[in-house]
Amino acid sequence: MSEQSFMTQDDQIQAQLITARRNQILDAATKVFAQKGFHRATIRDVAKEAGVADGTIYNYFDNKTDLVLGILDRLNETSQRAGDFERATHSDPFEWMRDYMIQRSETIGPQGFEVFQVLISEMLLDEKLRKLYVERIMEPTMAVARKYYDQWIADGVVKPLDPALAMRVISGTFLGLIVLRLLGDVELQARWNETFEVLTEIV
Amino acid sequence: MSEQSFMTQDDQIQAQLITARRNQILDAATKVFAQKGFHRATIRDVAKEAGVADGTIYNYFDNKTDLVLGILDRLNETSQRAGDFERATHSDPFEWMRDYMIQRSETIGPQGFEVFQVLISEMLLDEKLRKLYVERIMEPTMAVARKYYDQWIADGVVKPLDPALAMRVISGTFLGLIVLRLLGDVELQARWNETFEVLTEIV
Amino acid sequence: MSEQSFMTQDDQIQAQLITARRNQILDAATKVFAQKGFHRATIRDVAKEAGVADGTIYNYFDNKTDLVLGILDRLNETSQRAGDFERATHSDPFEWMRDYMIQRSETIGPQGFEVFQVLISEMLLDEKLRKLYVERIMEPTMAVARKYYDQWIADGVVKPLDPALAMRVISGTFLGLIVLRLLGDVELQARWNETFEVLTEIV
Amino acid sequence: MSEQSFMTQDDQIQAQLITARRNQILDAATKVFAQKGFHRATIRDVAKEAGVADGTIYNYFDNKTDLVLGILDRLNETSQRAGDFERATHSDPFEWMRDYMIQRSETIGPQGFEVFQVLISEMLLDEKLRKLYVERIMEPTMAVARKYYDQWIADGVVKPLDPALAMRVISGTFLGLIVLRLLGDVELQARWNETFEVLTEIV
DNA sequence: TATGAATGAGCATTCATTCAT
DNA sequence: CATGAATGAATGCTCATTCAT
Repeated sequence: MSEQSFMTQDDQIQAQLITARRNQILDAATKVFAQKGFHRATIRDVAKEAGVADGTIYNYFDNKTDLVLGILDRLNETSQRAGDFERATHSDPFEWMRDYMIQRSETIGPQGFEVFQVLISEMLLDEKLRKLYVERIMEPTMAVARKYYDQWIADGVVKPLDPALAMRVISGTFLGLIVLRLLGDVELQARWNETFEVLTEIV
Repeated sequence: MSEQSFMTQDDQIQAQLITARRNQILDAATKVFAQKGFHRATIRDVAKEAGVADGTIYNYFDNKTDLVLGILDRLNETSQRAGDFERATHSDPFEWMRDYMIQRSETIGPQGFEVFQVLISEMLLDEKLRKLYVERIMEPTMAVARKYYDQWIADGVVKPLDPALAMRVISGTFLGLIVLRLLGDVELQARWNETFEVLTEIV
Repeated sequence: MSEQSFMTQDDQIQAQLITARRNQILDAATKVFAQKGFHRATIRDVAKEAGVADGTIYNYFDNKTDLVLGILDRLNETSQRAGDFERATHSDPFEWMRDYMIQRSETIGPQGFEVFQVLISEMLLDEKLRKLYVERIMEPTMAVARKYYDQWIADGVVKPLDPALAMRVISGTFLGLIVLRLLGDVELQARWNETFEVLTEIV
Repeated sequence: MSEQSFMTQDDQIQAQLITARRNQILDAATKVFAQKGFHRATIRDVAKEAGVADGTIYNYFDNKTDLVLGILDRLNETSQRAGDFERATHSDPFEWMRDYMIQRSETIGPQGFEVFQVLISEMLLDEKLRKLYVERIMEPTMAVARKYYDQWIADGVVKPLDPALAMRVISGTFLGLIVLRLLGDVELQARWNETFEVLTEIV
């Protein structure tokens, strides 16, 4: 029995329609925001791309900023569902890191970079969004990663460095490469997966 | 006799006044853009912060975008003058990297993070600015770094990995930590210099 | 069945609403421009006069200049529809001219002088508008007039002067009187129709 | 003994310098206004054309509008000095008219059309300027013309039409041709003097 | 007097948001 | 719910004018 069994069938269809429409709009928003940037993109741009009227967007989102929150939430769900960490189960932290990054890149997909372009640039400017990101994405991610890290220390495969900073160095490296790529580095765009090989070699 | 001896004394004073005023405005712009973001900040905000009238800004800059270019150029000059690389001359690449990063952080100074906040977020959205950055800052920096790198390979202290990617991994790491910090990570804000120790330990 | 039968009824109503709103705005623009001049009049003035919001104007016209083009186009349509020439069919060119001018004045109506005030002053300054006027109004008008003129020459009722220049002298006279009147000559404002009697007497 | 004999020689030189500078500025203003139109032309444009600083203009004219008044006044002086009427002394009104117009055109000179372009377009929009024109130029001109006209009536060479309207028809014709030419009619620009021949033929 | 940097009021235009249909 | 016309606050930029030097 489904968890939504307290809903009538109509309600369920309704809910699905709403979700579908929300996704349709968020897809459009992601695309448009990535192309033009959050501020340069207008609600009309998003509406046109989504094939709906301007006003319709306001039936699903309170305001323009809410669209970015929606994008962030979808990324969040994706991350959770993917369970990237679980699939990367090597005992060697270096190999684990390489695999994790490649997997993560694949999860993100080509659309993913667009998502990051929107989110990072907007987060750099919006405190509220920044906090939301730290709270919903960064901290949960760090928490899971921490478990692995502690295990490796216990196993003696990594030096017992300050875990908090070590985690940041690792994820910072990943983030840095993404940003460098988003900033237009052609080398990285062309040889993205190779990069992680080099990274693992270095450490 | 000064190099500018072909200028009258008046010209020199004029030029200094103009430079001073430009800097005064760019300081204000950096601060305001970092706080509110480029688009949310108004010319009026910048003018108020600089203590001048709106119109005055347009005596020194063609338009709002020009302010970001001005900020980029100042960063460029600072980088050039600093000659950070020359001061970090250890033969061991890991120590060199740690020293370089700490020095760079100091050169940037507390203002520096603001500068990056403005530039990165705007560059993620503006192709022209992105190209300018790659051309004026990133490529020259990479070129200098490359010399050291080649030396280390020749000395056999680093593995002969693909230099292009290796450079990117290294500078990406640095960039990533900056972005992570800008995104509001309190751990990094509090223990910034320590972070590089951990980084050197890891690699 | 109407010519617009390929339109749905809704479309037709839509089109009418749009036309009505455009006219409402153009009426206001004509009035305000004539009173204050194109440059001194603000969009807000026009909007207020039209009883709409500033932004509404931009739903119907691309920019301020477009309002003048709209005024020009309406004059054009009016002229075409009026078919002033056809109604003035005397064989005597002098009587024809007098009748034509009086009819034309009536077609223009009291609003008409305002229209000319706007158009002439703006045309004197704007090359694009000038060309548009020559092309859309002056040349078609001259072409029709030419037919009558050639007939009179054939009939021997006028001397075979250079037709191009003759037409210009005639329409120039009309234009000159309008301008003189617009320039504030009270005599002409008071005795407008009489003037044409005198004109016919003179020639 | 000069009327200014109560002035010291220095004062006279001063006065001449002032007049010279005023003319220098008015020349520039005429040129710039004719090219760009009064509103589109900036004080800086005029200053640059005149080879002086922006502020200097305000030592000689109270404000931008005053420049147009200055242009009008210079036209006025020119007209007065020229004494066009006196030089055209034919007893036949039609020949007189033709000669007057050609002379007037020559007095105005090529610069003259620029002057009219500025003045007419601005007068159509500015009540104050319009009144000034009527008062300082139109009425005096009409008054002189009236004397000739009355004479011709007395001599029986013209029909005893209403003199006020007749004068207006005549000067209106002249004005209309000027405006038509200013509006960009290439025919008139190319065959300006011929036009008056045709005009005399017609009447 | 001449200068030209500084001023700030003013305006065209944009666009998120609302709401009647 | 969907629509899209209407709204009007907000803002980049211009330029006439002032005034200290």
